Amino acid sequence: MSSKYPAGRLPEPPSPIADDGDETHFCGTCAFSSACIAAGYDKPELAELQCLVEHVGPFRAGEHIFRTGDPFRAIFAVRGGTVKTRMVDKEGREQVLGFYLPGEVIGLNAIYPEHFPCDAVALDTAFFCRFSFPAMSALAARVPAVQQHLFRMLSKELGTASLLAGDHSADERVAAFLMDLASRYAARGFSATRFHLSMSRGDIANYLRLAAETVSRVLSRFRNQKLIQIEGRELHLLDPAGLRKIGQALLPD
Amino acid sequence: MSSKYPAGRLPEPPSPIADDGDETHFCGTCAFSSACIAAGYDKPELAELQCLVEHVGPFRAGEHIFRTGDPFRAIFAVRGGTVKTRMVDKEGREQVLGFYLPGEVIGLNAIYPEHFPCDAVALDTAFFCRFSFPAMSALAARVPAVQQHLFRMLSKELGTASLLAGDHSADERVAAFLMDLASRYAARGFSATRFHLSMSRGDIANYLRLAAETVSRVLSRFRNQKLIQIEGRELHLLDPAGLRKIGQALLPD
DNA sequence: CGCGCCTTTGACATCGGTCAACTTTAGTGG
DNA sequence: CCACTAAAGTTGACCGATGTCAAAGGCGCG
Repeated sequence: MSSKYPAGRLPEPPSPIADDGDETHFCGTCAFSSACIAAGYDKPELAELQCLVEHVGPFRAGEHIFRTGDPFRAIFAVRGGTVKTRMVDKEGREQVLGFYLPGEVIGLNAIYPEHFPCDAVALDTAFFCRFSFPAMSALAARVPAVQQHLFRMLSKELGTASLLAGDHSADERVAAFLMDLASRYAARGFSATRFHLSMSRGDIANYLRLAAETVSRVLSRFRNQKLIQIEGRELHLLDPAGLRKIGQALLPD
Repeated sequence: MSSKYPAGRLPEPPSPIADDGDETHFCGTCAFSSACIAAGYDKPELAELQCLVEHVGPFRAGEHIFRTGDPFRAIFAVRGGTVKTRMVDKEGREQVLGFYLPGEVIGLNAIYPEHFPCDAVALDTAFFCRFSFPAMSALAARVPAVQQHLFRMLSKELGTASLLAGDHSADERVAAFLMDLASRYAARGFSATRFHLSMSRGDIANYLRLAAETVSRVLSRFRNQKLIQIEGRELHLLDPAGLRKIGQALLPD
């Protein structure tokens, strides 16, 4: 499946979920696949996972998967495409909280408040597995691997503030952002050196707490330094080691 | 119990856990009390909660509750005192991740990596309930209220990035920080307008991504504007509404 | 084809960081 | 109880990275 999306760009929308394999196999990039494997594909519990999951989409760029204030009933695993989550304060200023790639999960921050605390907006054509949360927690109580998986996903997301931490220069932030995207694409089997930026410079800037102009300038500088090749939103990391060094203070290891 | 700590300041250390009540009651400020109540104090499950909890402390100011890299075995609920969590990057720069007051829980971000990703350091004399996490998740599988409580705690912590979000002025950040502390103290039954700042200006600044001098200047300005009264680390909020207005972009509601 | 949004680049302004000096507080030992 | 020291906090002067404003070009979409 991943080979169909060589640069994170989706093919044309028609009949997009068709090749999802037989009913007892979820998409290979699904964030829950490890839980499924742990439970064993032939166990009766799997039938229940089948019941509580629902394929939704396509959502086109700009469409909402959920909105601030919507009652929380389910979490969503990205099957294809890209999503940004954002909050909009009462003065109307947008604050981008994160970007989510295939295999990643959105909506976990809505469990406690029981309403979504943010919007989720598709950045390109996107598809999801929708998991009913009440059904999911009921299953978790009977299948330890599912419970553990939920705990781990929640805990993992707690460690995601790193890119925003500290008073770091624009260069550090942008370099770390690119390397973070690269490693997340790599973790799902996509290329770690060539991919498409589904989000605008403005979204990147907002997420990194910079001005759009600053992001643009940094990217231009990186290009001049032969660290990257970039044309519009098509990105090629020419010197990942160099970028990693620049962003090291913000990156794991 | 909370009435013993009128301004978040602890009494002298000797025999500090003595008045913890009988064995079937945890401290009233404990983050788990709602789970205990949900399960019912007389249920047999409570005996198991008793088994997996362990009172630890006192830790003196500067002592570590856990360190980066320690294997994850338990989470800690603050029973008294204050804690900061922090990461130290390889250049030795400290990054304060958060402050934790009585009733709040630390260590949740270690579930996924299975090792603590940060240090936890006592800011004053501090006590904890230590919950074995393996025992806790086993119990969660059998007691839905405990599972739900864990999910909610994890999810709640996901929403805690707000104070650091966005490109906001130093005034906004400091005002929001003070109001956030006030509401957290209030939620635990302490005064919302008078409390002790257990952390240094440097820690506050680091947490808010400012320089210590900036925090000092902002606090001085707030004092001149009669928004607060502050003497050393003793704080009195004279105009909470005014502070809330300044920090509104970063505060809930 | 034309409109709007995104992106790039330049000129300038500013908030907050850095450096430095000084004061205050807390801790230690005589 | 006081003297001494180190750390924390305050305040001022200066400077630089980044935001803001502006203009122009490019790209996609209707």
